[in-house]
This record gives sequence, structure tokens and C-alpha cells, in this order.
Amino acid sequence: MAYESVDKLQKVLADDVFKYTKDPKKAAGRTLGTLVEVITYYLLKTWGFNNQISIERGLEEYGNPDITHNVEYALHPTVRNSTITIDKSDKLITANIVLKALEAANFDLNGLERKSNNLLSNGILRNACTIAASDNSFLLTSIKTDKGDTLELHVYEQSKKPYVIFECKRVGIEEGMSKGPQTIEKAKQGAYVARTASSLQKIRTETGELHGIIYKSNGSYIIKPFVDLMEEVVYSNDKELLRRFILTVGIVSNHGNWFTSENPNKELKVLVQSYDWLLFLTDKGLSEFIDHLLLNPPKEQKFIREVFLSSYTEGKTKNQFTKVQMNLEANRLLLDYFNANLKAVESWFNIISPNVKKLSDLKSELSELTNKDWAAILK
DNA sequence: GCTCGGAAGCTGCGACTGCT
DNA sequence: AGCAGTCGCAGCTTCCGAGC
Repeated sequence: MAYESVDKLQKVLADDVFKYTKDPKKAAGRTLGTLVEVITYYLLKTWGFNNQISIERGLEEYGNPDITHNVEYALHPTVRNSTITIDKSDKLITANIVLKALEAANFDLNGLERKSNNLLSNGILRNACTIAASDNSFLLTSIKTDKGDTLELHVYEQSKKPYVIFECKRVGIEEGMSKGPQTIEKAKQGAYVARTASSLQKIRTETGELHGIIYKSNGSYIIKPFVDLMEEVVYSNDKELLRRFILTVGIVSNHGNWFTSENPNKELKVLVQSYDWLLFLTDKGLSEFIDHLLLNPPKEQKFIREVFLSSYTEGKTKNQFTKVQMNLEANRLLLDYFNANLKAVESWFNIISPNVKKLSDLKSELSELTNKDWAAILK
């Protein structure tokens, strides 16, 4: 590994890449945050949730729709799925082109308002591209296969209400601080969202145990130890329990300063008790990603490095290495890498809570939720 | 030395506009 | 209809001073 810690790497980025900015460390930190997001997105895609993912969607608080929060990623029930084939001769694929192809294939677009996003523009892909929206759903498209002169596209309609949300946070070490950084205050923003999104709410008992409470539509409720109740909801088929349930997942980069010896700092405790699942993306993982793909890639992945460097440089015109905007060829290489190295990628993550569970359990829970009969549940 | 509140820098992105 | 440019917001991040 080229860098023993991400904090050193942040310094390298600050000194080499961002020295032209007024505040190089800040810019480097922001970039590392973007990388945490990119890694998470491609893991979810590799796990098979492409058609469920949305990006930066406004999410209403449970029982309080006046307040919404943009959530990084969410998984939504898909109510319709289709694939279409379009001609690749144009380098530009607009929402309109896809919508026209859908009309030609007798896909019912009634009640959907068109958006003007481009799925592909100048070789840059728009991930989770929304092409139309109705009151209760979004219509999205993505590339399924890219062969010869034609492109095969996924088109899928997602229900507005998600069943899982993900928030990614990167927090660095501050200069001169001996303890955990106070900037983790900002991560509490994510914690707040996590605590207000789902119908499964967290409460404390008199003796300090964490319990969950969930209301049914008739006003009755269930209270139980939280992890038990969460599992019960995830694996139930009870419409009443699932209707407005949202699993909340936090992914934070480990800056090596969350603990003093074996004791978690207050900030980490706050995150642990706010998210249903809290994951570390380890220093080792982030370093490996950066080293293998961005700094010292093997020949076949060199192109990713070029895209990354051209996106994070003085005077760059357009960033093509973010969770939304991604260079088409880099997208393919990333998917190949994640597919070929899935085991290694999964080892980049540690589960902080629930501490009895493993990453494979999270994957199972996501699949379980994805495969529910949402049409019946949300009816 | 620590916590808290506020400030500041960087950038994606949607909305808007005006041109072709 | 497509596209480029502008603008402001929001979210990402780190920094810093006051007060204890």
C-alpha cells in the first residue's frame, strides 16, 4: 500500500493536487468525501441494486412531511421495469430520446412529467438518471449493455417512498487536535436524518436500553428491544410494519481518531445509536481504492486515473468522477473492478453496529427488503 | 485543554435564460 | 430541442475564537 493512512494521503492530495486553492486541505477533504460516495455507489450497483438506487432525493421526515432532507442514496421499490434498445450513433442521450423510444414501445407515460436530464453527454454518464416524475414515482434509466452500434437501457419506475437510505461521511483529523475532531458535529446532521426518517423510531427505557417503537395505521403500536424489532420488520410481510419503514445506513470513513484506546468517543456513540446500521469504510479500504485505481493502477485501469486527475485539477472544466457524473469508460472499468474484486471490496468495510451482525447480513437484509411485494404493501 | 457555535472554502446541481 | 453560461442554494468539508 502506498500510504499507511488516509490522513497522510489527504496531505499528499492537498500538497500535490490542490495547492492552487486557498485551502488545499479542505479541497482534499471534500474529494475524499466524494470517493467514499463513489465506493458506496459502485458497491450497491455490484450488489445488484441498480434499479432501486436514487441519488440525492428529498426525503420527508416520518409523520412530518413539511421537512425534507436530501439523502445521498436511497433504495426504492420498482413498480415497473423495462428495457429498450437505442441507436448509439448520437453521442448524446437525452431524457427525451429515451422517452420517445418508450412511447414507440407502448410504454404508458400517462401522469409522468418529463425531465430534461441527459443520460449521456460528451462521454459522461449520469448515474441514476431521472427522466420523468409523477406524484408518487420517478422514472429512471441506466445503461444495461453497451455493444456495437446499439445501447440497451434499463428503464424503471421507482416508488417515491424508499425502504433504505444511505449517508456517507468523511471526517479528517484537524491540525493540532489531540482528540476527536469537533467537526463531527456535522455528521450529526446525518444522524438527525436517520432518526427522523423511519416509522421505526428509537426510544430509551428507564434502564437505558434502546427500544424501538413502530405505529400501525390504526394508532396502535409495538415496542420491543430495537435490534429485535428491526429484524422482525425487515423479515415480516406485514404491510402495517413495512408501509413506512426505512432502514437507515451510515457509512463513515475511519480517520483513526474515533477512539481513545478502546473507548469510542462521544461522537461515534451518537452515530451508532442514530443509524440502524453504521459502517466504517476503513483507512485500508479507502487507501486501496485510491492506490489501485487512482494513483498506481495496472495498465487496464490507467484510464480511471486519467479521468480522476482531469477532474481534480486546476482549471478543469467538468468533473467526470462523482457519484452522479461519471465518465462512461471509467464507469465500465469501475464496475469490472468491483465485480472482479468484490470480496476484497467488501473487506474494506467494518460493521460498527449492530455489532452482532456482518456485512453479509446487511446485504441479505437489503435483498429481503428489495424483494418484498411492495405493490401490495404500498397500495 | 475541551466544547460549542459560527465562519469559511469548495463544488455539484437545479433553475433560469438566451442563443442556435 | 439542444446547449452553454450564470446564479444561488445546499451540502460537503475544515478552521477558529470565545468561554469554561
